[in-house]
Amino acid sequence: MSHRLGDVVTTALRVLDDHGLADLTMRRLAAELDVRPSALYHHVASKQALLAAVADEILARGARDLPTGDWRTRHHAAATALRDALLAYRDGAEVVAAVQALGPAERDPRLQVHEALTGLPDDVRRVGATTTVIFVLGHAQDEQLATGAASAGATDGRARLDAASFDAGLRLIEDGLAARVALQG
Amino acid sequence: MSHRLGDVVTTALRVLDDHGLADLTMRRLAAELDVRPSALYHHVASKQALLAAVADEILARGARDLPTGDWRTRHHAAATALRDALLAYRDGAEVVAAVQALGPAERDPRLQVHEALTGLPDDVRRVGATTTVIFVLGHAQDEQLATGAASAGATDGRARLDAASFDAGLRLIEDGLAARVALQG
DNA sequence: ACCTGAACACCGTTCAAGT
DNA sequence: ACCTGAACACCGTTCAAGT
Repeated sequence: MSHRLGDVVTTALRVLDDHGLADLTMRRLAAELDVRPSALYHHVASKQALLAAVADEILARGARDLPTGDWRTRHHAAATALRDALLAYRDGAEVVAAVQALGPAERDPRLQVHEALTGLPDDVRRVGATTTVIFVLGHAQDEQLATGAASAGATDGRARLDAASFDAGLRLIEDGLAARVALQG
Repeated sequence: MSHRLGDVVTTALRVLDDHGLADLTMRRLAAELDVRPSALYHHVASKQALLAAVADEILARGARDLPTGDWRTRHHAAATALRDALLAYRDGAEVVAAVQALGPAERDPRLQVHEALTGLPDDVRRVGATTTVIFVLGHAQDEQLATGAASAGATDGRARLDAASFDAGLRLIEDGLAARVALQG
């Protein structure tokens, strides 16, 4: 049975969600598709390119329209949608962060946050978008790696990161943005 | 010639700084120490434990005393010191972030930021420390991976992260903290 | 205490050859 | 167009045995 790129990415996403990033190897993926590892290179140029496609798929499936309202409402919605998208798949935040840091990044999460901040001065929008995306990716990564480590047995005494601490950090950034607006605008 | 744990960590840090995290393998490190790979396991329980020791060493070498002054001055100094420590070694941010996310984390960077925020209400201190450390680690990682990718040839059009964007993000967080203080205290 | 030798169970990737 | 077979150059880790 012959496959398309879509099958490869879909199967990769399933392996990721079921077994984690460490187990998402080209050989494992090939076995899952009932194919020899070398066959994968007919669909994808490298493992890095595969991960980029997987990250893109995670973001695409989690994409939400921005609500109407003031910038604060829209910013909160954009950031929360991004977090939800990352948490929807095991190790999703790590995959997206890794791809984002390197590659051409087909789908840039910063764009939607930047979009949410329309109305604010341009430089404030830029810092806001950058800072928010770094926060969302970092927080989601910590959440996912902590649950991974917890299921592996290590209950260390560090403060648990959860939806509440995410919201608190987000509000902190929004307060900072509001202060900038008050100063400049 | 026989080695101690200190030699192993020091050599690992040198390999990291000279060749990057991808080239810091147990076999490479063993070769550098003129020893067979299996010998490393006499000094270190696993590669993960080695990386934890390396991360610790990076943070220890970059440790700075906090200045006196108001919380804003101290917060800025703590965050900047952490950034400098991470940027002092190639892939330093990635190593520290990886270790921080998993292991017991001997040296927790959050503590010094938390310390810098003395005087603020406890819950504000907690959110501030968490958000700041996520930001510093994420920003430094993006900076280092971007320079790595740039030296590898890819000049993509994304906004460059540098000391200025770091400062801007930091001030945003500090403005948010100030707003909280004004509200609560 | 510190190390070697040898192995185990893996990786990503390439490439000629098949259909 | 899509895949196999076979190889290349690697990984981290274990463990009996040596000094």
